[in-house]
Amino acid sequence: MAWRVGCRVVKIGDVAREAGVSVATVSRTLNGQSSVDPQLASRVREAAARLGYRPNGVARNLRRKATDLLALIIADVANPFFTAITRGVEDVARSRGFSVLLCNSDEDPGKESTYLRVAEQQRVAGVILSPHRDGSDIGDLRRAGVPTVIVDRPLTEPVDSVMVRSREGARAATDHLIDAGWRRPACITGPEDAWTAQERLEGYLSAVREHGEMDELWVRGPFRQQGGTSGAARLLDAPKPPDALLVANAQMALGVLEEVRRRGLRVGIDIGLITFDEAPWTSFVEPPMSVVAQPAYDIGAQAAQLLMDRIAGSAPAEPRHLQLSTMLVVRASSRRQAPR
Amino acid sequence: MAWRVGCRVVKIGDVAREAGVSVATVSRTLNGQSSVDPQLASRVREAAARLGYRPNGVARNLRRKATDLLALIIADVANPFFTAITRGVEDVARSRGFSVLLCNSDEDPGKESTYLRVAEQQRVAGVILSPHRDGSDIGDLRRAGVPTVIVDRPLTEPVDSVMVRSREGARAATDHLIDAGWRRPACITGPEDAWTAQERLEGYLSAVREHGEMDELWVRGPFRQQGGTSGAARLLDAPKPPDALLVANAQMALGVLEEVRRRGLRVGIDIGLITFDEAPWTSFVEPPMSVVAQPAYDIGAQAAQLLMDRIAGSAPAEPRHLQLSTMLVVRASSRRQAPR
DNA sequence: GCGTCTTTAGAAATCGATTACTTGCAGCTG
DNA sequence: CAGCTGCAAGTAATCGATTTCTAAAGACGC
Repeated sequence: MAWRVGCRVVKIGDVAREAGVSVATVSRTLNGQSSVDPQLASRVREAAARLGYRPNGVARNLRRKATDLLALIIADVANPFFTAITRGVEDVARSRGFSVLLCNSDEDPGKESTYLRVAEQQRVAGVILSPHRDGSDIGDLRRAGVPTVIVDRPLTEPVDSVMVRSREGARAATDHLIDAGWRRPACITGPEDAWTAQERLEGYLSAVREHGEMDELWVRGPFRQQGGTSGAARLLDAPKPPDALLVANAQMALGVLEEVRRRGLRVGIDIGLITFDEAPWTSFVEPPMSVVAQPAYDIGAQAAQLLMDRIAGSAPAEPRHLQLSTMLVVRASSRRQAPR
Repeated sequence: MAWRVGCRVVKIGDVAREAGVSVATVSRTLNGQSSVDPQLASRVREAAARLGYRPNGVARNLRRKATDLLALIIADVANPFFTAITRGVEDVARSRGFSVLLCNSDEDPGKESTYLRVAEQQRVAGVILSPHRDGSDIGDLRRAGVPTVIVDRPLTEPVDSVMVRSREGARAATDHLIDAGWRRPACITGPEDAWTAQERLEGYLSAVREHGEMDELWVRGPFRQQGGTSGAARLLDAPKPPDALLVANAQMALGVLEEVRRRGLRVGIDIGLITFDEAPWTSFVEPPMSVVAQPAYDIGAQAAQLLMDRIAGSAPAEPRHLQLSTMLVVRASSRRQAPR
């Protein structure tokens, strides 16, 4: 398939010949493992530099049976939540000398399993995965002994994980909407097979039920802008529409905003809004959007930390599960102003 | 470093023994190259399935001297412009059977060169790079014969590229500001070593100069939100501040918005705004933000296409350079309304 | 029925590094 | 001074697949 024409790549043998030593000495010099005569070493280094030698990482990986690469497989690269996770992973990994290969599964089980296979076959040192849903097949990775950490959504497999207390976040957000004076809060959540969607819905439901005498109003949609638009449309078209919305994801929230504006509803007056995820734009829309902020950077950093421990073999045998909390950030969109 | 304990991985020899054939037959069966007796083949496939055999990709890559992996090295994973490029690359690559490894250089030359080295050492089939600046050292890749395409920013090296006519876009945006009745347009652009920053500035300058009798008002800052905030602050603190701003990047635009609001300026009345990049939020801020939209998805798709040709060896020897155009999307932020 | 050609499967070389093992030399000790 | 120890450098095995080469068997024509 990929064919490369007559490019003479320099191999370790060429360096050895140039320096007048054996390949073992070259390898030892460049990896600095055991001691090499300083004079020989500098001759080797010079020869390597002169020829522009770059070791073949594939061969090295094969022999060493290890790499310094991590795979981070995320559900949606366009979602700021996941890019923030990425930052956290990168910072920790880099400080330990690992490089991060990011794979975008795009909420597509096919892509996800492709990347899982790639990660396994390339023998990466470890994998951090935001599983599509419980069906995500991490079994092969586990059988192959690849250290793995999952984030954002759980799996039944016993594996290290970093989650967020989504349910409590949704609960708090709904309580806040009710406290602010909204009478008919509704929830726009993600697809049925997404755990976070379920958790956020349940948080909403528990608040509504506890409060009593309130209708349970909710719809599902994809975790995309369009999911927000159509979800909001369905809710607002109902005979008795909601007067406030809890949205499960920032991308959906943009869609909700679109639909709400299209209908000429005034946010904070005619309808209250609060969404999951502190996207960069949330404080810039009019009125500023209240959010349930997730500690995305920390999720990534903690997951990378767990993975490092696992790779180093310094982790306990049984899986560890971290749970981080959300933070309610109240802005104008969820405060109820009297209509003028 | 990465150490893996007693996990018995199944190797091709195990499958061969289980099926009672040679390793060559197993390899031929699973790769479907030459013809194998159907009965033997099914025995092999059964054995492989029974043992849960997963070929070692590292060994395969070493022998084949080729992989089906592409590296996409982008400057900022949090920038929607680059994530849109990513989508374009992924779609094309995937349709040709390649997987994309995304690397986030974070505008950091150190990270960038780390990832370039990783890409070279892992012998990826090709690289798509948004170079940090002209200093980006792509020489090693070229020497190693790794097909490469650069996007967004040019290099002096002769290599395939996909660029955007930023200058014309900035020019058109500035003309539009002037036509809309703004008298003192200014430009907030990126750092000096970023080519796109330079191009956008020059587009702005050419419009202002052609119009005559206008001051050249501009500042630089990092391509981040904070760069927009401080840039806007400096411009607006001047004795004769601008009445309209062309911003070189959507992340900066959020910062500008922050600063403009902090000062109580009304967008579209006291100050006109237009920014590069059609970020998802641009039509949701109040008033909706005019933008110079870049065809980010197409940049990625075209770059991947060039790379595929290069990998297949079906590209001409001399580098090809594509230039895509921007599109001016006028919304309320740049239309001048009379103050009430 | 025999020689040639084609097809298929196995044996062994190969990819390019790392590293276990071997060798040779210098320095010490009994 | 023989023998032992320690150390650096070289030789060759190794990682796990693919692929070339080789051999055997079956097909076919005369």
